[in-house]
Amino acid sequence: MSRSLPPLNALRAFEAAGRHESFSRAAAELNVSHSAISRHVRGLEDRLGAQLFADAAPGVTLTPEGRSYLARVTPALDAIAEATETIGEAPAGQVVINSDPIFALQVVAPALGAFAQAHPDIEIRLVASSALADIDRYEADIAIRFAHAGTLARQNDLISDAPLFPYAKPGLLPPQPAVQDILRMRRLRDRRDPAIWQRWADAAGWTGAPLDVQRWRMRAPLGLEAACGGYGVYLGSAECADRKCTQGDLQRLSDIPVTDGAFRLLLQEGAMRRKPVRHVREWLLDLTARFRAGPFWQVGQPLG
Amino acid sequence: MSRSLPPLNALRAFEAAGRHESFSRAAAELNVSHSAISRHVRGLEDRLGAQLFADAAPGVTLTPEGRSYLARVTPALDAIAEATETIGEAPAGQVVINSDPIFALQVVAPALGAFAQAHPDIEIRLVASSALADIDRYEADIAIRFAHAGTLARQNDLISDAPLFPYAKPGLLPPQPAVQDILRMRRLRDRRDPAIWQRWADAAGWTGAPLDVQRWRMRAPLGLEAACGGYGVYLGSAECADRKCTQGDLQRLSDIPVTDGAFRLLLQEGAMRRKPVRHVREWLLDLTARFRAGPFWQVGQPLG
DNA sequence: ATGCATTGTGCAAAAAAGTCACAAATTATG
DNA sequence: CATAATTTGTGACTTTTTTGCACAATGCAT
Repeated sequence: MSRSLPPLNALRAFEAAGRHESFSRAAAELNVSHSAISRHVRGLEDRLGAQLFADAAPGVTLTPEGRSYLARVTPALDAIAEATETIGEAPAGQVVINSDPIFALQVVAPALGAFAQAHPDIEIRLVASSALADIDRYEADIAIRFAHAGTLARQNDLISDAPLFPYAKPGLLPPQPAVQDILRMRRLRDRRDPAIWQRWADAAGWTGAPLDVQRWRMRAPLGLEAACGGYGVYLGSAECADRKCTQGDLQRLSDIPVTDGAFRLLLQEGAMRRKPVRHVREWLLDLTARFRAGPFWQVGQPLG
Repeated sequence: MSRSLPPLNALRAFEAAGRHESFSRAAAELNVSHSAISRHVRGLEDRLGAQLFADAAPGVTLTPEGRSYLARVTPALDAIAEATETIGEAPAGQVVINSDPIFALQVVAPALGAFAQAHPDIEIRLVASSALADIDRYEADIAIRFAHAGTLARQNDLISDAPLFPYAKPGLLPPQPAVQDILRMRRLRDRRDPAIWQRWADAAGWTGAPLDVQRWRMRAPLGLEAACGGYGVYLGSAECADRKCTQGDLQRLSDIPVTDGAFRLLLQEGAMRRKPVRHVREWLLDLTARFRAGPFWQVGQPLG
């Protein structure tokens, strides 16, 4: 693990300068002289090998690169500031579940009502996060992650094998669409892996030209809703698309799955000692038992 | 604007140390001596007034506070590292919409399909973000923000007045529920403002004890789904709850709204010069015209 | 032209960060 | 049980970085 972090003090100077588009005002904000800002920015530009500011008439302007960089740095520093300001405020709460976002939205959140009824004494905090990292680095008692078993540091429970199928709004494609018809549509996807569509195409026996990789991806929850609105075909886990199929918003387009890991449940070190955590884990395993019982994705969904 | 950022170099040292739970390994990662880490951590602890590490048998352990802080700092530094590594990689794309998350999910994403059909030549990137800040700080051509008009730097279009109503799963409460019955339920909310439920209660004529403020809030998309599952009552904007009502998943509980701002559309400086951006703006304004035409939230939703 | 505001730079001072060596504490090991 | 091996804490000192100041340069406004 080795990140390429820039000089952070310079970054702070840049961020303030970028926000104000003025070295002087940034200097005022940080209680230093403009000269300090100027040097920091120049140093950062050298280090990054990118032009962040350009001379403008009375002062400076952000370059497009600088603007783009600023847009990503500002939220990060905001997050640090907020974490710093609220340090020590107990997370309290009862059981914190940190889940893969689409799974949280489509599987866990809708079921919270039933859980609350059965366990009025246990308060759940559900947080969506797609971080891949070890659960111990996050504030969660229980994590739900999409990953290969081997990549997870800690012992974990299998929630579901997460077969990915292509889905689309009913009527967008003719019944029993050919692979090439599916691939012709705008391709949305559940998972990070940019090659996942290619892998599905391979599994489906596609022999045409390799698909062009999409660098940008709409986040899964948005992609799913967009697919329901007929925006394209959505390659997503059956578990999460299931509800939309039941509601008639989405239709599975193929029987051919591709796999990229599985949903797994991890426990924070020592969390099992707490009774509420054990209950929530049991509940999650019950809730998802049908995913492990067989091909749940076929029920009530005649193809075509 | 003045944030309380900690000494960032010390923060980096702490983050590495926390990740490894070892000063030595952190020192190795950062190519410094363990003594440097030790000093940084101590300095940070003094500055923050919080104990981050505790002595453990062979080395150190994170305190709960430290673990919680680390959990928030690590993702922020990750974000900075990623931004730094990918600096200069053009955002390209066509029209970038940066929208309030719940509005993106419930209003914009479902309509993308129709837009794509009408404008096959325009590619949209929809990004959800709840940042309050000025659009110029973000990489977007069009931003949709929930805010008071006065707080927005730039000229903007009104999308909708965003009246907030309480909603719940049909059947969770009796028809025409009393205010106190509504307030007795678990309160979920759309908006950041922790006092928003109190404001609704005031508007509804509630004279009982002040509601206890909830510090933690489930994110709006999760809260909405949870409410559909009967987890509680959801105070959210009518625009975003509308779909769920139409689908029968949610029911409005009261005619009394509370307002906290409005959805507004902002344009990046100079973006109007680009024809695709103008088209997308027009489309968004058309899409939301019904919100401005009158009390759209009454249609098909008999109370009780 | 003359202010007024903004940024760039040489130089010296100040502050911060880092190293080294050693101490202290604890665990593993013969 | 003593000894070796880890690991962190600290004082003294060095090195590097950061900063402020004064002044230069540039450009806009009046």
